[in-house]
Amino acid sequence: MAVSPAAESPITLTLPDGATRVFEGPVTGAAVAASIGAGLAKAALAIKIDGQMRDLSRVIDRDARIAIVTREQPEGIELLRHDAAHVMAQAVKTLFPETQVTIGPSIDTGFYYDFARDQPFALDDLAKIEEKMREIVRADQPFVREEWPRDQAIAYFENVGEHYKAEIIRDLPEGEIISIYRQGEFLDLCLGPHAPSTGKIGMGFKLTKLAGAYWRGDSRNPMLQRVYGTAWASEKELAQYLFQLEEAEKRDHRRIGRELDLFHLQEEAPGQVFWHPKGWTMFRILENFIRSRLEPAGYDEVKTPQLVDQSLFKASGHWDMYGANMFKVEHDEGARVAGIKPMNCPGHVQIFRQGLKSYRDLPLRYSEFGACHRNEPSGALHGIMRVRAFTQDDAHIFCTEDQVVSECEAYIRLQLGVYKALGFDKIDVKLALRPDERYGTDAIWDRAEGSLRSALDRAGLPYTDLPGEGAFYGPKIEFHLHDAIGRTWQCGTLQFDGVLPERLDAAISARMASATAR
RNA sequence: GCUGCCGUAGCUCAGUGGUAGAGCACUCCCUUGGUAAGGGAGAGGUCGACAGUUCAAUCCUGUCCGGCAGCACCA
Repeated sequence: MAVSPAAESPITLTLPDGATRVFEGPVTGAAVAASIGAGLAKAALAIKIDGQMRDLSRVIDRDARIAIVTREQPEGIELLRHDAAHVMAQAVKTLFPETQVTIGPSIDTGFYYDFARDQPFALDDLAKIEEKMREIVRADQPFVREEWPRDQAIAYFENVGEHYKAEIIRDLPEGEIISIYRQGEFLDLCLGPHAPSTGKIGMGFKLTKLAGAYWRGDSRNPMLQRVYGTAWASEKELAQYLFQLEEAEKRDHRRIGRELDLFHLQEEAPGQVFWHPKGWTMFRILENFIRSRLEPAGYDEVKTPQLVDQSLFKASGHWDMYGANMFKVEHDEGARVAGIKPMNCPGHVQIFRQGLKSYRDLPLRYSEFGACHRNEPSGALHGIMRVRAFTQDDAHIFCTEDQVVSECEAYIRLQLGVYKALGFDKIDVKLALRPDERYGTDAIWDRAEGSLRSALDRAGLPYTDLPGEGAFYGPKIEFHLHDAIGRTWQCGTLQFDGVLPERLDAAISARMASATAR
């Protein structure tokens, strides 16, 4: 931690192009922008101080690298979207004062804000809120930052009936600076930064959807009302985005499926696909293509049963951990209960267990185009993307711990090769790390996560971490693909499973480990 | 599963407390070497299901089923 310089010592600021400017004493971001040029001063939204986004009003009192942020930069647009969320909250509070505000971040193409209110918003209300937002933008109200003592902030929000806000502050660590942003009559708890005034947002925004969302993302909590909006640097960009959306809707797979006579769905079989001749031809071509990639990669194709007695699923742990999502049927005249296979894993382990296996046999790679059924929650179903009956083309690799990294790397390359051949060029790779509830020691998890990281690095693949998102039995690498309308879908995954082989008694020795590649 | 919206002809949708309409598609006929062309005729719907209110319900109320947008879930 550097010692703060004396208040009046000169301050040297380094601009992005490497040029430096010296000020006689502390200056605000706004003043810095103005010193560079009038145009920039007008366009300025915020300032980056040593990489940190700050308000233009923030006083800089030491040497730093700085960059003025405008709507031309991604950070600038993100900031405007966040500003728009605040303005939306202000508009809602003006129109529906009984509403409580909660949180409102910026997202990929816009922003949202979650509101708590007994009466649901109607679609018509969106237009009213949007109009009120435009009024606020036109009024060009300044965003003013204030720092409040924690107790005062909690008391204030409780007093005005904003219990969610008070809860957020209570959960902030002691000593955290509580910053409040005020625009017009409205004030909100917020980390910031914000643009100097509401006018900077411009008119390139539009409210788009209304949906429910759980408070703090937990289904045990009350459901709030989330209003989504999209916001752009200009009206032209907004129009362009809306046009793209329209175009993308024309390419919706549900529409294409019907118009090209590929498949259909009907009420009697929710989440299950009726493949028409043309669609099934495509399906088979695709399956054979995958096959043509798997064989040279050393995978042995297998096929495992559809209906398996509960005893196996109990041994594997599926009955307890996944039972709610499984279809179950009585057999032997009601004397026994079986589960319809929800995934290939238990079956593959059974094949592995047959006969004596030596470590010399490893790695063993079993692949399958397995027909699976999962009782997905009704709200999760979506066209043929999220269904209750599907073919899971996955594989299980049984290998020694020494082989994990190279097997994972090979799998990653195989998977990417398939996506490339199919024309998916935008792929987000994520590494889902240990969840709170998990099996295995920290040492095991350290090794497992480390192996996946090494494999990703060796494949030269950039990725982002997803802390806490791993399965209880191991970490996973997820491949997220983008659809025509910009939504992402988790498709392939590579899952490290240190639990299942042992549960199903498939270990060869203490050095045994298995990686599951889907 | 949760919140909101929706469920009328093959598709896209309008509509009303007194048992239904448009455009496109379809069938037949005619016109036209301007091609998602023009004209005429026609077929096609127990208005998602079941209850209730009512003299009467596609329309109002309730329950259920299904779909859409999110959220949650996605061993």
